[in-house]
This record gives sequence, C-alpha cells and structure tokens, in this order.
Amino acid sequence: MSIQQRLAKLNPRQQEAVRYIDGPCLVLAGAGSGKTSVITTKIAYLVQECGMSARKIAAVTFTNKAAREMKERVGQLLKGREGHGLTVSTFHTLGLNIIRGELRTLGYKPGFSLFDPEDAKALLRDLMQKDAQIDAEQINRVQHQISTWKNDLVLPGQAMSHAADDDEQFAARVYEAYNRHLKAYNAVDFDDLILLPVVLLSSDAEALARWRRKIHYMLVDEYQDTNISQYQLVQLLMAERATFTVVGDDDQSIYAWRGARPENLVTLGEDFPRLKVIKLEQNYRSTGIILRAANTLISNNPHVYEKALWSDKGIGAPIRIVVNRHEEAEAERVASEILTRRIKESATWRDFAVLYRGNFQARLLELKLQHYQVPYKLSGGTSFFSRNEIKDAMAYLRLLINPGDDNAFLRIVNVPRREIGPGTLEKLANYATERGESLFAACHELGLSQVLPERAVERLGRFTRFIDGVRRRMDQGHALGALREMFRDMDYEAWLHQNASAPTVAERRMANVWTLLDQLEKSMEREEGEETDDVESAISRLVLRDILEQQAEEDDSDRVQLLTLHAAKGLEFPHVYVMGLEEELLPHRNAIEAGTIEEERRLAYVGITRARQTLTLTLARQRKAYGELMDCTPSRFLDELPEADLDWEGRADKEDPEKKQARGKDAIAGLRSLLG
DNA sequence: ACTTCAGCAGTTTTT
DNA sequence: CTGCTGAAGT
Repeated sequence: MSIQQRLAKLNPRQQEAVRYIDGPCLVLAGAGSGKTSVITTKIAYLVQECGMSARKIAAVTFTNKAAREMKERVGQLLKGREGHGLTVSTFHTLGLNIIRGELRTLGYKPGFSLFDPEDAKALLRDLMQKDAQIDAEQINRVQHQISTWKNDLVLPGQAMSHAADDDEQFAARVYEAYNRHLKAYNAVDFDDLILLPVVLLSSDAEALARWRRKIHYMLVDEYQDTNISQYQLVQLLMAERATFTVVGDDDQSIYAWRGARPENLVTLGEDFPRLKVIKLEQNYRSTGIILRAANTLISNNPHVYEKALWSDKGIGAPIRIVVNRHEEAEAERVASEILTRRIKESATWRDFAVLYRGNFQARLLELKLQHYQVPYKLSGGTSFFSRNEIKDAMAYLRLLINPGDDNAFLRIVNVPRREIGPGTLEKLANYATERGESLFAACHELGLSQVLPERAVERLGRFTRFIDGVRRRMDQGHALGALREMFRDMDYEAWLHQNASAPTVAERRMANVWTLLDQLEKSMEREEGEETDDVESAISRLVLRDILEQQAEEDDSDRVQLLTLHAAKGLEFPHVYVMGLEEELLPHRNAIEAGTIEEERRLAYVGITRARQTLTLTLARQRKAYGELMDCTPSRFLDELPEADLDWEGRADKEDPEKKQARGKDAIAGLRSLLG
C-alpha cells in the first residue's frame, strides 16, 4: 500500500497531523483515537514523501513494549532499506545511546554499569548506614527524593542549598555522596540515563551540535507522561529546528506521582508559540454509551484543551453497576459472570479484562477464577529480572564488563560458595577504600597479603583469576560462548540445586539463566550490521529490560486479563470489569488525603475507556481491611456518570418506580443529544 | 549460613 | 489479617 493510500484511510484530523511537518506539532489524542497510526504513518510520510533519511528520525516511547510494537508497525510501512537506521526506542534507551556516544565527554569509562533501583537502594543503604540507624522507610524516602530531584534536573549542589528542612538537607547530602559513588563505580542509575544527556547537551555546545546533526525529527508518544528532564531532552535536541510531533492525552496522565508532568502539554505551547495543536476526537474503540460516560466523568476535571470523544460504533449496552454484599461476593460475581458470558456472547477468555486499583484486589478473584477453572493472566507479579538467579547472572555480566562495579562483585563473589566470608570482604573493602580503587581491582594487589590471611588471599585470587580468564576469552572470540562456559565451569547449577526446595525448581532456574543468555545473543545478532553493538551495550540494554518481555508477550494464550488500572493503559478489551468502585479505594484513601482526586478520576477514565463493547463496574458494601470489616461508600465517580446510561443492580436504596421512569426519559433525552 | 520469629506496614511502578 | 523484612538464634 502506498503512503497516499495509507493516508486516505485516516480521518481528516489524523491526516492533518501526519502532513504537518514544518513546525512543532502537538496531537491531543483521546483514548482509542488512533494515535499510533498517526505516529507510524507520519514516520513513513517523512521518509517516503519528504525524503528524510530514516536515520535522522527518532521516535520515543515510554515502554519497551510500545517501542517494539511501533517498530513492528513502521516496519510494515517502510520497505527494505528505507527504514534503515530509524530510531524507535524508549526515552531511556535513547539516553543510554547518547551516554554511550559521549562516554569520554562525560568522564565515564567504557563498560559502565547500569544500576537498577535495587542496586541503587543497596548503595544508599551502605551510605546511610554510616550516618545513623537506618530504617527501610527512610531509605525509600531518600531514594524517592533523589529520583525526584533527578527528574526535576536538580543537581546535588542545588538540592543542598534549597533544602527546606533537616530531612531534605540530609537527603541532599546522601544524594551528593550517592552520585560520587556511582561515578566511582563507573555506574549510572535509570534517572541518569535522561539527566546526564541533558546536563551534557546544555553545557557542551559541540556535543549538542553533534546530536542535533544526528536527529532532525522527533516523535514522542505518551507526552503527558514526560517529566521535566525528558522534556528538556526533547527541547535541547529540537529547539532550533522545532521539528517534532508529540502525542499525548492529558486525561490519561496517571503517573504524576512518579514525576510525570502533564503540564508539559501546556508548557509546550508557551515555549513554542507556533505550536500546531491538533485534536483527535474520533474514537474507534468504544460504544457511544461508554464514551459518554467517559466524557461526563472527565468533565469534572479542569482542562486546558477541551475535547469530546465520539464514535460511530452505535449506542451499545448500558453500563452495569453491580453492588455486592462484600468483597468475596464481588469476586465470585465477576468470576462466575465471565464464565457464563463467555458462552453467551461466544467470546474468548482474552476478550475479558478485570481492572482494579491495587494488586491485592486480584487475590480473591484469582481464587474464584481457579475455582471455576477460568484461565487468567495476572499482570505484574515477580518479574523475570527480580529473580535471584537472574540477578546473580546479571551481576556476573556486569562485573565482567565493568570491574569497578562493587555491587556486582559483592553479590557474586561468594555465589556459588567460594568460602569468602564477611570478614574477608570487610578487610578487602577497607584496603580498597584506602587505595581508592574498586574491590575487584584490589583483589589484584599483591599488598593484600599484608592485611589478609594466606588462605583468604588464595581464595580471592582464585576468583579473580577465574573472572579475568572469562573476560579474556570474551575478548578473544565468541563472547556468548565464554559466558555459557563460565556458568558451566563454576557449576552454577549445582549451587541452584543446593538451594532449591526441589530439583525441578533448580532446573527451571538454570533454564532461566540460559534463556537470559539466549536473549542476550539474539539481541546482539539483531543489531548486527546496524550500529556497532558489543556485549557491553547489549548487557546495558538487558538491564533496561529492553530484551526481556518478548517472551512473556509472545505468550498470547487465551486467558482472562487481570490488570491494575495503571497497567491497563494503552490496552483495549471487548468486555471490561472494573472492581472496587468505592471511596478510599478508587479514589484511593491516600489520594483523597493528598488532594489528588483528579488523577484518580483519570485512572477511572482510563479504566472506562478500555472497554469496546461492555463495561461493568463493581463494588462491595463491606470490605475487610486490616483484619476489620469496614463499611464502604460507593465511589463519588459513580455519581459523576450519566445516570441514564447506568444499569444498577443490588443497590441498597430500593429503586422506586418513579425514578425508573425518570431514568427512561433520561435515556431518551440522552439518545437525542447523542444523535443531535 | 540457614532457619525462625517478631514486628510492622498495607497504591499505583513504563525504565 | 496477611506477607514481608530485619534481626536473633542454632
């Protein structure tokens, strides 16, 4: 299909969004309005109609999944070499690539490590332990604070001078030490992947020029989720040419608590007065009733850009509200209903999704689904990467590419057992600190025998020689072969067997490690012939989960989806259940206290707009919390929905006939307004 | 070094 | 009422 034909399939607004390339462009894309089509078509349009090289285009998303899907769809539009060199990645991967390209300018050594939040926490624990008696919550607070600072482009110096109270003062000091230590480990954390490029590009004109030459056009998905540093990165790269398209929906901003700044949508108009704003209001997903409910609900939030979704999919069924005696009845009801409705509507399991505010709500539901033998898929849960064997393997990989990574060293120096205990490590650490080098580097020092007993030195030496040997073999030839060999040589599997409750568990874990290495290899092959790709960068991307998931995603078995409202964003299902529409749950209690009701309302909005055909909202009259039976109040959001479109069931106050009649009239009036 | 126990917290979590 | 973390005991 030619690009012209492709364009002809888009609606006028979408076409306008694709064709407008002379300046900054903001696409306000309501839920289900085909924003991905706009982005992918626009990339094809830039290449095929405007003669822009794909190498000069960067499309940025927030999740690996979104990037993968977008890559896939663009791949179908661009044939052969046309798409060569196109960047479709997450913000973080883009940042990673900038850092890799500017390593020396930034003062990092090749093979730096990427600390995931757990590594970061371990480092913080170390740093704070010195100061005072630590407390897990305090560490979390400081970690969160540092992350916030980094997202807001606040450097340690500024944090220090602006600290409002002692707590912040303390956090700022930890922040400074934390950054210093990261640097010493030749490591960066997730937030640095954006922060460092921004700091670099705003202080180094040459580097800025380099990257502006590389990227001529940017497309940003889910723009309402950008934070300050991410916006700044786009700004820096695009300011001169002002050639970019950002796509977003302020009504689907549900990550403010994590630093997202939906007001970036407004800032954009101020920073770029020429900004072209295009609204996509036609929804291709849901029925009229579902959209009207969504519109009505969200109209309770203030808006800078008003928008009203509409669809030509017909009116559809009313929204059912099911009130249950208690949470168990609620779960029972949802489970049994899916069971019967699957037959009645001749649907598949995967046509159903159950959404909720907190993960704990899935528990009861799981039990009920199991009882009815309904296959389901639970989102979240322990991710592949938080499994111990994977963390071990990652630590080996990281130590191999970055000998300065003390965290990695500590994790695996005695895994499997090498009889290197805490005493030895403490002395080693003192020695290393004195000489200002890393633990692994210190292992190579002859002077060690001054501070450690013979036996300990010998054990450390064996470990050191082992790792050095692997590293040598990696450099010589087949890196992956050397890695596989390493796990066999140290008999990691035996160690797993020792620790596992059952042999099958150990086997599974070992298989996970091999999978990890397979993915690593695949990822390196994929990049071949493209940009330079070595083990180092492949391993960094591994930490970003760039490579993971694919497996999990490939699992397209037919199962009911259990998701948090947050996890449901971007997805759609024919039949959607949203559970727990109660005050203190949705909106969440903490949000009520914090006065962030609007984001809760958006969360409900996201939930509603996931549904294509039917929507069922459920709640319980009583719920067990903290071991106590609590009375629940129906969510205020229910009152904000158009009464006429609702079909209540099991409401406490018995429905009087008058009201029912009124409802009928409302429905007719509603219909008229929808048609007219 | 591994297990057990007490105490405490208890939203959401793209990377 | 859970389920997890951190510390203490064997």
